[in-house]
Amino acid sequence: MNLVKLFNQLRKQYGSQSWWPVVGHNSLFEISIGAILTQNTTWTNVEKAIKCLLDADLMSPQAISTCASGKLQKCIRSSGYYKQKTKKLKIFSKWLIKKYKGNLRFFLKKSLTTAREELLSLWGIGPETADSILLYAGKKPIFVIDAYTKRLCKKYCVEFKTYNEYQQFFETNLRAGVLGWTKTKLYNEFHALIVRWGKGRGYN
DNA sequence: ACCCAGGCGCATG
DNA sequence: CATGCGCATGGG
Repeated sequence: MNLVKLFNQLRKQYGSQSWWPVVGHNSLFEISIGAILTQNTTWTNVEKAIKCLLDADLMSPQAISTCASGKLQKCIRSSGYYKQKTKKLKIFSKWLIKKYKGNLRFFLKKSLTTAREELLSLWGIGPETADSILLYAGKKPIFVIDAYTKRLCKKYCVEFKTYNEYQQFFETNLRAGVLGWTKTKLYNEFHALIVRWGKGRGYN
């Protein structure tokens, strides 16, 4: 099945998603922190962690970069790999403060390619996390590939080896103008639908 | 008592 | 380049 058909099918089945799961106010920073915390874990576990960060007044680059690691670890414990993720949050926050005055909007003025490379250069941020930040916080036109995407693609379209191959496949087959959507909206909605699909049915 | 989740970094062959 | 492993909690 081609991707546009698949998109329409999912939309028919699940309706409009228009996504990033809301926990607090969904600031750009909160979305980015969520993207890091959700690495290889379920969103419900992440949601608890984000609520704790909000309650503890830790949802800011300043707070995260300066607070005691133990305090942060305790707060995000439910998201799993909490020691590694504490380190990741601190590195991300310190980078943001040092290079962009703690403001993601300054960072997001950069071109997509440059911004992506810069995120990837940070310890703890790989392709999926970088692309989630760029698409969902930055509203940049980049398609996020995750485990669900690969599963869905394998089942209905084709199978590839690498992250980049999947991403190329989606981006070249969903050119701007398809369905009259902007790329950003289309990528956002499609990926959200894929996650909805993945959660909905155990696997296979 | 297993199995897995919206990954990533690092060590090997 | 491509596997394999550790990281860790919480829900089925």
